[in-house]
Amino acid sequence: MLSIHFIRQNPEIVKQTIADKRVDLDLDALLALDREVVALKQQIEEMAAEVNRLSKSFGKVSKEDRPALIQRSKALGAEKKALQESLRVEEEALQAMLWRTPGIPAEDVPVGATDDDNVEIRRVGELPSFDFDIRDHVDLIELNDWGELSRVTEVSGSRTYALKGELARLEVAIHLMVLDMLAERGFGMITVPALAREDAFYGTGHFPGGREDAYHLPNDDLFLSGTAEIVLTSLHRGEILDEADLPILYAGYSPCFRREAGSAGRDVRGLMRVHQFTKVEQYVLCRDDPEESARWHGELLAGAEKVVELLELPYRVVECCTGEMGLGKHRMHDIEVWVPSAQTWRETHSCSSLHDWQARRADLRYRREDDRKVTHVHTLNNTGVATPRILVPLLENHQTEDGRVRLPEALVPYMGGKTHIGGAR
RNA sequence: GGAGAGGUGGCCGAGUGGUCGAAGGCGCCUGACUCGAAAUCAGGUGUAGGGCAACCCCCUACCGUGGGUUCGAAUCCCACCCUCUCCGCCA
Repeated sequence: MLSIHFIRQNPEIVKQTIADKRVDLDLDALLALDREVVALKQQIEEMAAEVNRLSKSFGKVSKEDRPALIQRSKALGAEKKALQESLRVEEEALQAMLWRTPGIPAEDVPVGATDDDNVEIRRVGELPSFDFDIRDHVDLIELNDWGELSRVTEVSGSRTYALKGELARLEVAIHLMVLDMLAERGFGMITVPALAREDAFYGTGHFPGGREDAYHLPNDDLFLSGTAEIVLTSLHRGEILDEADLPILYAGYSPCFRREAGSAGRDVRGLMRVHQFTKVEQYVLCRDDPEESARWHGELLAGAEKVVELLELPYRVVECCTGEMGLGKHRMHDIEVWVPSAQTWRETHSCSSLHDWQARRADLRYRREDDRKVTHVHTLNNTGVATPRILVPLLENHQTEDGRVRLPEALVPYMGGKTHIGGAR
């Protein structure tokens, strides 16, 4: 969310962003409402000041004069109360609009509407060439008895999965490999709950817009988060951190839940798009310094690229255009990995800079060392690795003619020295 | 789930209806002393919104959150959230 000061001072920039990001928000209505709220507040505050003055003089006036004083104060109080009710309504409406104010993208972010307007930054790795008919990941799983892909949906519904044997073990091995690599880069592992209250989802910006994509547990009024980012963002909510505490680097580890409400019929086969998955998340809180947060953005992107390189997967880095990047984001890069069965690139990592847009929502602040002023931090996040999705390109790119899968070198130690999996039956 | 205790500023902690944005201590900042430091002494030190050219000043709000009572609430009442102790249940 943007600060109201920024919006007042830069309405044209905000309007441009609303257009570029295809946000449904009437800025003129917002500004008009803001003016009303300010005027109403001033009126109420004047009344409050008068009531305070009267109350303070209460002890000083004679007994005879008190009834008049009380009467006046009561009358003012009643009037104030009526105004406060209208203020409450208007402030609520204003807040609802402020929740939908977009973060300002970096100047060089491509303007566009769909992923066709995303810009490919670079490609890394060779596309595999096979001299045999390849299998897709579902066929490989069935061939090697690595999961229950159809049976379990009878139990748990569509977009669920069960992994077995070497593949189940491989999932854990990948997590460990990535956590070790991130630890080396300074990211401390933290496990976080998938459960969170509504306000945590507002804090990241997932609500109100993404409400339909979160599972709700009405008995306890909790939601299941689709990313560790939800809880990590609210972890330091309301605190005033010391500048010396920053940056804070987390490798969040959590189960993630997504209703996939908007993706009916897409990717229903296999492990590409499921309701529950497990994710290692890179997360950064840093100083309110565009250069520093840009540097961290680079670090997070490099961390994710390192992961796909360790997995020996061909990938490309894409800079997301304004229409694709999400309400709060300042810059966003996706990593897309080659999926041979589909002959296309599929997103496995998403790297986002939010500047202070989330910090403002979640009330994440720190005290600057030089002038002792309190200001908002910057937040950034990127996938470390998400399973089972990453297994799709991993199995398919490294498959052999006999239906086994070669393991990337970096994974071998995590798999007890095995260089291949599969072929047992 | 049952019973009890409690939530106050960066931290600790006092405060049971007005003189309280809040004593005192710690921490931090500035100055004095010192070659320098420590110790000592003096002063300062919350956040947010509004007025204003202004980080001077003035007004308003905030003592877990939201309501209520009252001329007036950190203080009284209600609901909720969280923490701690004991019991129960439990991987």
